[in-house]
Amino acid sequence: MPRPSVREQLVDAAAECFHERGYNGTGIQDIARTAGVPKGSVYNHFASKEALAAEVMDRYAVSRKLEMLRDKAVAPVPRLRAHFEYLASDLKQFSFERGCMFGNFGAELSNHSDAMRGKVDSGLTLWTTAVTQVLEEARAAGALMTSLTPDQLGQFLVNAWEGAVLRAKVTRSRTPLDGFFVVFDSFVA
Amino acid sequence: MPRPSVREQLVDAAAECFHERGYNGTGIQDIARTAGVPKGSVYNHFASKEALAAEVMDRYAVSRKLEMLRDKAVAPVPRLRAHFEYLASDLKQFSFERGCMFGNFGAELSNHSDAMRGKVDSGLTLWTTAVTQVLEEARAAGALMTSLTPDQLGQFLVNAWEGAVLRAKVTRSRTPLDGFFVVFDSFVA
DNA sequence: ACCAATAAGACGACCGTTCATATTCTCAGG
DNA sequence: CCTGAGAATATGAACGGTCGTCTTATTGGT
Repeated sequence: MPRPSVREQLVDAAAECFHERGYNGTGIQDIARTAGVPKGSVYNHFASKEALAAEVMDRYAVSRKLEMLRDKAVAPVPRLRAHFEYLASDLKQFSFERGCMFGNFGAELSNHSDAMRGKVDSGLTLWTTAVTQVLEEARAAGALMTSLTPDQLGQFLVNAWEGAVLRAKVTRSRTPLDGFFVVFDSFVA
Repeated sequence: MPRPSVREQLVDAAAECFHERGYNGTGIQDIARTAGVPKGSVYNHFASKEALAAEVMDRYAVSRKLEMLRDKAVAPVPRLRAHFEYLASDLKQFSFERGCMFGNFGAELSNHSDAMRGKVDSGLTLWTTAVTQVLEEARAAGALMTSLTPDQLGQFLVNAWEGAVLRAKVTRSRTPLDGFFVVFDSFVA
């Protein structure tokens, strides 16, 4: 058994700092302090700040729980709705202050780092694909009240969600998310 | 008549830098270099970096051309569509790399500066109100193909647009905006 | 005793901001 | 029309601090 490593604590601390203050708004010092380790230790585990951020993004993507979109035990429409409700509850935990890390990093780092832009892109694409697949099930079940294709609708819903989350962050309220659900319900039922 | 001032050049340069690299990603030095003036000159015209950013935001809000949403000479639906098309053409000018400054600053600075968060909030609210008013005209003309209220739809459309713009920034393509227009056309016609 | 993980501090560069100085413009008074 | 005092603006160096990163010495487990 290796000596208890601070690597996990560092990723956790970095996720918290990046999510709250953004990439450029967070210093290595902040992360180290939050993790309770000296600054110099960070580079024992990560080659650079950007490498650390990349790991944070990977973790965040996993935490979106895309598996619940593939759980055939639940009917497609409630399943999709529950997914967005889960994301909403995640946002509410921090009073809607943090927003979605895909959106935050996408806005802040797309022009700074192609690697990061790629990570955000593929994260969003994976998510969109999963949403689209649920919508295809819904269509097969006759639960799609629109002539739009599942693909068109999936792309749009994910983007609309990101926009609503951003607005929720700016207004510090759930209202934009409620607005999303109202329109969501007018599309699928 | 005052001596030709570098103030304008500074705001322009700051807008460019902030839009491209974000607030925390831009240094006073960058702005000064872009404007072609020495670094020290910046503080002759602005009390702080944040004050400069505030001025940039004010300018950006004006440049959104909300007046075109109030031009009763054009029918409401084409008017609204033309508005979003104008925004899209603005984004295309920079290969979709820059995104919307409301979205960028909202994501990056909401937790950093309450003043900035307020500016983004009121900018988006003003915009949303103008959009909603056009939608009310459209409803009166029987051109709204949805049971949603103009207010619900206005809020949603603005948020969905912001999300689409963000996605366009990440993918560096117009595709998400096209997706927005498809759904837009399914709502109003 | 060996070796990887850790800690601590130092690196040069740049951060946002301030200040003392130099320059330029405005406009009285002669 | 000229002059020169005074206000406004421009300048670039310098401030203390923090940035991301690296080097070096020390620690602790096998």
